[in-house]
Order: sequence, then C-alpha cells, then structure tokens
Amino acid sequence: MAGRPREFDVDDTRDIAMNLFWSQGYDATSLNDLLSAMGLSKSSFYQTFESKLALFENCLGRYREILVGTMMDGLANAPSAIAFINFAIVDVANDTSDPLGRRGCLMMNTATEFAQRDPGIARCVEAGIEATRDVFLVAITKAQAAGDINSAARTEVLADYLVTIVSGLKTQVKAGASHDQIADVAKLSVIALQHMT
Amino acid sequence: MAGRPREFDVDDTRDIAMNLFWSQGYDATSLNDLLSAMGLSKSSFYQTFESKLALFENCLGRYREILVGTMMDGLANAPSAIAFINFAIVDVANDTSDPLGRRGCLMMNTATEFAQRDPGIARCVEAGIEATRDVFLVAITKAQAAGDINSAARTEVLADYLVTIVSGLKTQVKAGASHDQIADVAKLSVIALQHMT
DNA sequence: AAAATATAGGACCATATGGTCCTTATTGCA
DNA sequence: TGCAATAAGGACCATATGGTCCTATATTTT
Repeated sequence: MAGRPREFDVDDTRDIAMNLFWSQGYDATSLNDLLSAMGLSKSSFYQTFESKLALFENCLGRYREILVGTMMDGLANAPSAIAFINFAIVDVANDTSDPLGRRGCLMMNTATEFAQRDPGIARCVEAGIEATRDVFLVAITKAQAAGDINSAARTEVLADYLVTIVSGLKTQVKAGASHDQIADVAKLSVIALQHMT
Repeated sequence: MAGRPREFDVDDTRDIAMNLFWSQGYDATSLNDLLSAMGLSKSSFYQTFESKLALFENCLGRYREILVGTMMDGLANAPSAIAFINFAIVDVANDTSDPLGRRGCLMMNTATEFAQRDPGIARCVEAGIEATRDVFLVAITKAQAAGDINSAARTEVLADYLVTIVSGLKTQVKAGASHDQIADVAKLSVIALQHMT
C-alpha cells in the first residue's frame, strides 16, 4: 500500500529551514530561499510541509526540542547546578564572533517579529520560553539545595531572571556588543544571582 | 524665493511613522500603511522623506532623541540616582497591559529584525544603545558617589548590565510575560545591582 | 505676472510574494 | 501488472511591494 518513497529526509530538510528562519526571520525568508536551501521542488515542499507558516510552527517546535534537550544534557553532565547555570549564561559571549552566533535565539527573535500578529505563533513562543524557564527552575532548585544560591530567594523569580538575562544578552549580541562586554555582564549576572536574598 | 508652503508638519508625520514602525516593524509596515497613517499622498511622501528606508533611519534618530531626553529628564527630576534607576527598570512592568506597551523598544526590535542586514541601520541601533548606556553610566556614577551602589564595581559593566536587563525585560513583555513576572524580576535586578561588589 | 514650491491623484513599472494545479516521469509494494 | 505515492518542473494566479513619473491644480514670494 505504499508508493514511491520520499527521496529526502523530512527532519533534515526541516532543520535546514529552521536554521534559515533563525538567521533571517520569518518574513525575510522567502519561499524561494527555503526551496533552494532545502533542495526541494515546490511540489514536494507543499506536499510535505503544507505551507510556509505550518513549516515555521514546525521549526519552532523542533527548536524548542533541541534547546531543552541541550540544556537538560548540560545540566545532567555539569559538575554542579551552579556550574551549569554559569556556563549557560557566560557561554552567550562565545556567540559574538561569527554571524551564525549573532542570530540570537529563534524564540526571542520570533517574539519580537511575530508573536503579536499570530496567536498560534504566540503560543509556540510562550511554550518555548516556558520550557527553558523550567530547566532553569530545576537547576536553581538544585543549586539552592547545594547551598550555592540562597534558599530564601523565590525560585520562580530567579528562573525568570535567568531567562531575562539570556534574552537580554542575546539581543545585545545581535545589536553588536563585543565579546568582553557580554562576558562581563554575564559574569556579573551570575555572581548577582548567588548573592540574592 | 518660496512657493506654496507645506501643509503638514514634517515632525508630526515623522512621529506617526515612528510609532507605526515601532508597533509593526520595518518590513511589516508597508508604504500604504505609512501613507494612510501619515495622511500623505505618495508625491508628498517621497518629496519630503526620500524613501521608506530613509524615513526609517530618520525615525530611529528621533526615537533616540526622545529616549535620551526622557531619561535625562527622569534622572534630573528623580530624588536620587538610584531612585531613577529603580524607576527606569521597574517601570517596564507597566507596559504589559495595552498593546502599545507591548511594542518593546524600537532600537532592540530593529536590532533583532534588521541590524544584521543593513550597516546604516546597524550604526543607528548602536548609537541608540550607546546613548541609553551613557545615561545609565551617569546615573550609576552618581549612585556610586551617593553610596547607593558599591564604588568598587566597574561602572561601565554595571551600565551594560542595566541595558541588558531593560532589553531582556522588554523582550519578555513582548513574549507575553505578566505584569507580576516582569515586576518581580525588575525589583530583583535592581536589588542585585545594589549588592554588587 | 512669473517663478517656485506645494498639493492630489493616477498611470505605470519591474519585481516579488505565497500558493495552486497540471503534466509527465519514477519507483516500490502487493 | 497495476496501484499508490513520490518526483521535477512549469504554467498560472491574484496580490502586493517600493518607487517613478506625469498632469493638473493650488498657494506663496519676488
């Protein structure tokens, strides 16, 4: 009951699209951009991905998956929760050199470009932010238990604080801040986190 | 040596355009959007503002002017430098209710949407961020002199920290964060600032 | 009265947009 | 062998884009 098999990998091509959207934004990425990069004919594209918008939502979901997965791995493999948090923040400074790093975060970019126009996209963005917040929540809880962060501080607020810091740093990177600027603010922010009451 | 006088106010119409760009972004604001909102014919528009892009650069400059002016006034009229800083950060939480508040910051929005594509725009954005950073720099210096912020802390880094916080908070607002979330993080961030070594 | 500048409005431009549909050829499974 | 699903490619679509140019009209100063 099957016909000719698909000649491309849906996940692979979707990841290519994701990276394009990430680099250029939704509007600035035209259908032709997508077709060229993914190596698909218009026919195959629409048969498989339905529409540009549907593909974009798909990409947002995938991005969230990768993001959360990477963070969970990082947390699991870090020597301590506070070390993970430190790395997650300070590492943003490493994104200043190449243009690929300067793309910022797809979720935040989308929040800025798009979320106010499309409720479906807005939900995706909220889910993405919620997911990273949850990882930070786990990390902070562990760090509090380990005594590296004051247990009296409200865990949820600290998690929101970290999301805000990451978001702010990523934006500064996009805006052209230098490696040292980002690194200094990152270090400062984590140190501040450890001194909160 | 003069002919028929212009019937509209250049500054007023430019401000209308600025607000449109601010709400919708550059790409998503079409020429027709602009013409309707500004109440101009295509002829008058191009005669006065040259092009959509030129107008946008113009708007970025104006935005910077307003931003810096407002901040300087706030600093001058505040009971103390730290009070000004506190207000500047915590006030972001007041932008969560109406859609007009959820527009974020035009500079940061532009950094995200546009700055990587156009060098001229990138320069405008950098100038805008630099300008707000400078105001924070003055405020922090005063707060350090007043003993509200540790004088041992590096003033430049603290200023970058504040820019990052504002930028992060504004993005969170765009992404749909609640008033309380923003307010809590804002308070936390300012308290952290006062505890830095 | 003439020069200079403004106005509104529309014709027109090339180009691009996302999307649909159709044809023809290919490939695998039952 | 035939059915089902794929493939590439192109025709075609309505709509929108930013922008130029032209005409005709209005208003001001010299």
